[in-house]
Amino acid sequence: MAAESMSLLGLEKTSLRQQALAALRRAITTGELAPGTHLVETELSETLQISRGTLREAMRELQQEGLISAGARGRLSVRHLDAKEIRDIFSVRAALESLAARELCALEDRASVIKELRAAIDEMAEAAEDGLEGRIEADLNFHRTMCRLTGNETLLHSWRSLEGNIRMSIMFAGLERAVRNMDVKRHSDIVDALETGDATRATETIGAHMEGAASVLVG
Amino acid sequence: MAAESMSLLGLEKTSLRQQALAALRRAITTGELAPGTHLVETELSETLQISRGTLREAMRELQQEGLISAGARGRLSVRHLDAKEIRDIFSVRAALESLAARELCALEDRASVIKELRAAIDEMAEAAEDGLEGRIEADLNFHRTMCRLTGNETLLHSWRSLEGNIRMSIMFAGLERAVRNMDVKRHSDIVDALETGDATRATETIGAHMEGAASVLVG
DNA sequence: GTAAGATCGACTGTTAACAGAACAACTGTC
DNA sequence: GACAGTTGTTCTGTTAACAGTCGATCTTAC
Repeated sequence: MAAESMSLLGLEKTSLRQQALAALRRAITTGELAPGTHLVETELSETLQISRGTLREAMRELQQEGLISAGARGRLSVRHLDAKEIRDIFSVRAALESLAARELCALEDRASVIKELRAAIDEMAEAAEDGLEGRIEADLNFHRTMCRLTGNETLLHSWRSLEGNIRMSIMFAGLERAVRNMDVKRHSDIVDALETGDATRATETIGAHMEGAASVLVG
Repeated sequence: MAAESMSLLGLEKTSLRQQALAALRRAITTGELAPGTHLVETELSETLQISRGTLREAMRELQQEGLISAGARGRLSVRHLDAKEIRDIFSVRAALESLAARELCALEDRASVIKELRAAIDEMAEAAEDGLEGRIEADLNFHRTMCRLTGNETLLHSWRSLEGNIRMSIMFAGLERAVRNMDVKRHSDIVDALETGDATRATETIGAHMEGAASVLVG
């Protein structure tokens, strides 16, 4: 009910640019727009029922997120990942989330943080009964939450700008394979490590988790 | 000669958007556009002699770089940093550059890498005779080169999207204070550590460098 | 005096239309 | 048959104009 009233208040009216951005991001990360696809502005603007100007602004954001890349003459196409790039993405991701773990361990009062992270894990467990997409969302939500709780806005922003790439990596591997990484226990291990406040153990746990995840994805 | 012909052939004609992007980035990171300044599209497009549409595209990129932030009703203004944010930025930077160091240490043939990094340090030494801006450019170039030489495009991209924030941090502190971090010896220590291939030592050296740098900047 | 309402101005959101460059196909000449 | 010149076509780069909304200022009624 709270969500309804909120949407009634004003959250509903997002700009066309944001809607287009969300739609494109989703289309790319679900594979509806396959890697390598040429994105022709005139076509796309007609499909989305918006003008080229508005579309172009959304495309600039996607470009900087790394979901689309520019070819000759400014021609844009859906980015194509290979195994090495996925490993690279997860290396950077590990570096960021390890930093998050270290900052969380340095907090004096970690109780509320631990509580929120365990709640996120509970949601993962619930989502396990739903479809694959739900599990992936729950997983990403856990990791995003970890970054957010540090209070380091730059860290959260950097992670977010990597999120699209992570989603593309998941799609590259296929959902069935990707969900092998969504194990509840492995995430509990991370929170357990955070709870002890042992930064070294926490970063090692995350590092192992990420390395394993990347290996699963690249097969 | 190849380089000359290339610049004559096509590097000259960058799009208006890119020119505007470069001009704005420079204006912001040099303080010409002070933090908090409201960026009114109509004014700015007139100043830069470009249309609003083109300008808006450039602004989207700057927004994602974190140089400008959106207020109420999509109104954009130059971002204002405080001491905590600078520490946060340098924490993330340290995480990224530490990863770079680890990846470089893992390379089998580091000779060419070491050579290029020492060349970058030599340029820092030469720039020491020039103005403050030159020293800062040389410093950033060294760190950017370190990320680039890993061959991890995602890492380089993440670092680059942080570069604007680093420049803002430098401006926040003032150039005179910032150049204290541009010491040649401290950068040589990093390369020395990389040369040994001892990843732990290298990351510690960088971590200490970054922590010290942030402390100098926030004064 | 003050609060509700009307009017104006200043911006952003959005769009349609105008250039111009690259690529492909077609034609004519030798 | 090969090749230079010439149309078209298809895109992106760029612009000017329209629409809507928020806030400020001025009015008016009580």
